[in-house]
Amino acid sequence: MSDHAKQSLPHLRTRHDHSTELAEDYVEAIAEIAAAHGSCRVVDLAKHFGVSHVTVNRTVGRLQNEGLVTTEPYKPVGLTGKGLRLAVQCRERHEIVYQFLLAIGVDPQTAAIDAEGIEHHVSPATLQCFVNWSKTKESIS
Amino acid sequence: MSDHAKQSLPHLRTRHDHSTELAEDYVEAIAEIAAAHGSCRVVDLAKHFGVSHVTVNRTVGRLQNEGLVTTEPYKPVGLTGKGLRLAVQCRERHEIVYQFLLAIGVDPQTAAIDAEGIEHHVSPATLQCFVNWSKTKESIS
DNA sequence: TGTCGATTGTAGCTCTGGCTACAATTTTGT
DNA sequence: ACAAAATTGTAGCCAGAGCTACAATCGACA
Repeated sequence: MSDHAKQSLPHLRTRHDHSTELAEDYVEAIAEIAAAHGSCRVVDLAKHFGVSHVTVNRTVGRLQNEGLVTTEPYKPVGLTGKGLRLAVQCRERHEIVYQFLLAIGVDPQTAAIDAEGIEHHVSPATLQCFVNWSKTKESIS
Repeated sequence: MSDHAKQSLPHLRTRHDHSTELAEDYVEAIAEIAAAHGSCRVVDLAKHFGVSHVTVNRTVGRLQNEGLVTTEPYKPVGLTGKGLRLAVQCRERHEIVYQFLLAIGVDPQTAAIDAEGIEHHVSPATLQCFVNWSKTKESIS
């Protein structure tokens, strides 16, 4: 489902946003798990997200169609170059949001939870402000 | 669909979150439109969200089941006490997030967009930190 | 009053993202 | 090497949120 295809389809308002969030969560998780366990399997993702392996399976299929992940039957799930880039980018953004929340005084546990939800909705401009403020905070303390 | 019913159902992870977000967006919009136009009709909501009136119709039906809105055939949509309380609460939270983004230097237009996305994922604890920082910023400048 | 336009409702479709149940395959352990 | 366990895949279900097309109702104006 390439970008121009999406444009031509009917709905594509909220649907697309949720899809994108899911994709980001998945590539992030895949990168994390692969880094920790050496490989990322469907069960790992199922545990990570607290959903059934079937749901993971279908989602991974979709992400494969979008060119973000690689997978073969009964094999672990990997990231494509595109997927890896997205994962890295998401990880950075996630970290910035998390550190920023800490910097403004949110407790670590709450910051971790809220960062998960917030990260997908932070524009580059706002992210830059987060970075600046985290720096400022450092220089003050 | 009452709370205990939700608990017993199968999925209820991401689905529930999205449902809640939609509900919040709707009660917020209904309150806004009613305040501006005197009444809120299905077409107004359809325009506001950029979706068809059919989608609005079904969603309003769901919100009615949840006890958030009142509606009769061919009549405008109103808020129940519960719905109004939620709307007020969301509006406050939205405003806090928006003002906070402005306070850390995000430009107004971007702040407006990002606030829409972020507001649903800010816990009370984090929201309190936002308030504190907005105040601090005021006292500095 | 009657008709036409705007609004709302209904039927029925798609796609996504949940699920269970069951089948197939791979891995593991004896 | 083979049986059992773990993993993955397939079939088929549900609900939510989107749509178009068409029917019904309401309102306003001639």
